[in-house]
Formats: sequence, structure tokens, C-alpha cells
Amino acid sequence: MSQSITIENQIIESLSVRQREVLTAALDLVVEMGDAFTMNAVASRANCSKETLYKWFGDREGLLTATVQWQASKVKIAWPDKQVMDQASYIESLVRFAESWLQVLSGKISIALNRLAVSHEAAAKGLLGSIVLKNGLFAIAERLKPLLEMGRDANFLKFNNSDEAFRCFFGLVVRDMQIRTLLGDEKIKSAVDARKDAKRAVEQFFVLYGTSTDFQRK
Amino acid sequence: MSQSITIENQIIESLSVRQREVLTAALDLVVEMGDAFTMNAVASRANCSKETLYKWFGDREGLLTATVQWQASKVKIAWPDKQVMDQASYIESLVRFAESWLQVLSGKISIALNRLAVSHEAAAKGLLGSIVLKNGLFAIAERLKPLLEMGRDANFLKFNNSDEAFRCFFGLVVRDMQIRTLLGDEKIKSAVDARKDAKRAVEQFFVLYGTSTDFQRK
DNA sequence: CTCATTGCGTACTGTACGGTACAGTACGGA
DNA sequence: TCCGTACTGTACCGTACAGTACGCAATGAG
Repeated sequence: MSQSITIENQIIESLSVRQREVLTAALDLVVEMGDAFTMNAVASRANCSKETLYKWFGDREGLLTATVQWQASKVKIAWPDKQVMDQASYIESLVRFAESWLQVLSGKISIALNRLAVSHEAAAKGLLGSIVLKNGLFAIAERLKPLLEMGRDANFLKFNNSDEAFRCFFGLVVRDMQIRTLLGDEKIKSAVDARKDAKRAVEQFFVLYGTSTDFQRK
Repeated sequence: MSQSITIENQIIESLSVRQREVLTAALDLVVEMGDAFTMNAVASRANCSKETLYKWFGDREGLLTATVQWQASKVKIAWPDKQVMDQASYIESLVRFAESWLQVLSGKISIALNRLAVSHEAAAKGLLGSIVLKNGLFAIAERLKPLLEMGRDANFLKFNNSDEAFRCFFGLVVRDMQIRTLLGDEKIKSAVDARKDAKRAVEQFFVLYGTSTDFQRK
């Protein structure tokens, strides 16, 4: 039924069940072997023919783009309810957000897709970089900023520029974890304790941007 | 004169002038086209024969490794003198360090090599990732930590774990800049003001780890 | 039953590139 | 002048892989 996919429009929803199976196979292969996967391998893994792959996705780049788009559309980070809350539960929201974020970033799929996008940028081919940026970092930013502004409205936080505040939050949460995982540092993987790191980051964030003196550096 | 290169040992020093020219050509090509460069292109750019490339560097991977090693051995970040100093000049040292670091990280070569190493990690081939880590992030850490400890000894800073302090410093300085450049974000390039970012980062670092009340969040 | 559509499997083509072989050249030393 | 060494340039081989062609089976409509 479903026809060739127009990647430009985000009509990822129009994917048939069978097509999603194919993309799942492609994603698996990307996680396993990065950009070195072959169309033959995808066809064989998905029990479909290459001709079908080309009919549905146009070419290798199209398959890759569809795979990344589709995966990106699935990732949803824990999203706290926007109810009025006291400072303690607000902080807990931030911690949970950061924790969930760290878990996603250190997950196999995120690592694989980020590596893939980075490689493609090096070769100046395709638009995977912007897709990953848009659905990853920028999507996070757009969800976190309102949360930060909510904290400011509630007088828990104090900052002028929410973009600056977000970038600082990013730095405190992620630090060198992402680049180290992308570069294959084995030590970092075992060292990630998402909950603990998230709590520390939020604490430090409140030292920098909190209004309460509870967080003054001791 | 010079013979085949033993990459394992860091005898990069044993490179002849001609070999360095070849590596320069290879590095240029890596910056231009990433991992997509070909041995033919290197030979042609360096005006040498492919046979020479293979004799000197073994295979493509060897050439790549030598190129990365050699470039890494060249990068030296501004390194303040370790004289006794007052807090203001100590802070200025940190700022200069951070500024220089940001400039390196946002430079073409650093971006190209990091992208290259990240791609290779995805394909589980080679050891470029660990080379880049070792000569990049880890080298920085090993230089910065003594500087931080110096600040602690002088009672400007207060922290227990210098590794934690370093990672926090990393986060505050680099933030999302590196991942965004690696993913090809164009906006970030023009937005980097190394001096300003470095000052802000150091200021925030002192709010978190400084002893002086001058840096208490206002 | 017939015919059309869809998609699987396989075999094929074209090409790009890593790696090798070899002929020819420049040069330095005896 | 001869020889050895080190290098260049080019032609070539083998392979891997993107993309295509086609035969075949299943399904479903009329």
C-alpha cells in the first residue's frame, strides 16, 4: 500500500508495518556496524529484496535518512507535568529530566546515530547531522527551556537568557561524557551513574542560577 | 633514509622531511573530505607514488594513524608559567587556557580529526579513537589538573577530587559547542567568542569551586 | 480461471578503490 | 662509467558494493 517516502515532509507516520520492520533491521545494522552496513545486509536481515529497499527508499542515503528520522521520532524523554510545585519537587523534575537524558545519550542507539551523523558531516554528504541535531539536542533544548522558565517564574531560578541557561545546564549534565563515549572510551561507560550525575549537575546549576541561599557553595 | 614507521612506539620524530610532506598532504585531504580520501588522492597531492605510501606506512590505516599521531604531537596548548601568583593572575591563566582550548576545538583540524576518530569507532576499526582521546581530552586533563591543584594549594580553589573538578571545568567551558560543531551546526561557529566564553566559564567555575566570596552568586 | 500487483530471491553490471607489479628516472658513491 | 638505492608514474588485479533486471510465488479482484 504505502508508497515511496518523501523524507522532506515528516511523513514518517505513513510507514507500513513492513516498512517499519525494514527500518528496524537497518537500525540494528547501523548500531552494529555503523556506516559500514550494506544494502545486501539490510535486505537479508529484513528478509526483503534489495529491489524493495530501492523502491521504498530510493537509495542508500534515503534508507539511512528514513531510519534516523524514524528513530528520532520515537525518542521521548521523561517529561514532568507542568503543575505548580514547590522547589523540592521542581528540583526533582530537573533531576529526572537530566537523568533520563543521560541514559538516552549513553545508550547504544544514540551513540550509533550520533557517530553516523558525525561521519556524514565529515564527508559533507547528506543531512543526517542536522536531523540528529534537530531531533536530539535542539529538541531537548526546546523542552527544557520552558521548564527552566517555569522555575524562573516560580522564583526558584534567576537568569536573563534561557539559551545561556540551557547551555550551562547541558555542560553540567553531560560534561565530557558524550564525546568520550563517541570516541569509544570504555572507562566512561562503567563510570556513568545517571542518577548521581544528574543530582550533582542540578545542584551545581542551582549554585549558579538558584535564588535560594540553600545552594550557596558551602 | 628513514624506514617504515613503527606506529606503536611514538617514533613520530623519526619522520623524514619528505614523509612529513606526505602526512601534510594526507591531513589536508582528511580536513577536506574526511574518511573519504583515497590513497590515489594522497599520492597525487603529495607528488609521490602509491608504492611509496605503502612502503612507508604499510596500508591505508597506517597512513591514517601516522597522520593523526603526527598532528596530535604538534598541538600544544598555551601553558602558563607555574610561578607563584595572586588570584587575579591565576584566574587569567585559567581563562587563557580555556580560551586557547576553545580555539583549538573549534578549529578545522580538530573537528576533522575528531570526526574521523568518531567514524572509525562506529566501524570498530582501528585505534584512532583512543589516539585522539589520549592526545586530546586526556592530554588536556593531565595539564589542567596540576593547574587546578596549584589553585587549591594557593587556597584559591576548594575541591576534593581533581578529576571531578576537571570534568566540571570541561562542561562549563565546552558545553554543547563541540558536539554541535561535529554535527555540522553552522550557527554555532559564528557564535563562538572564545575569550568571552572562557571568562564566563572560569567565573562560573569559581562560583562552584572558589574560596573567595567575591564569586558568590549575586 | 485469468490477470494484475506486490514483493522475494538471485544473478548481474558498473565502478570505485585498496593494494601490487613493474618500468623508468635521479642520484650518490666507487 | 657502472652499480645500488630510492623514488615516481602508470597500468593492472581483485574485491566489495551500490544499483538494476528479471523470474517466480503469493494474493486478491473481476
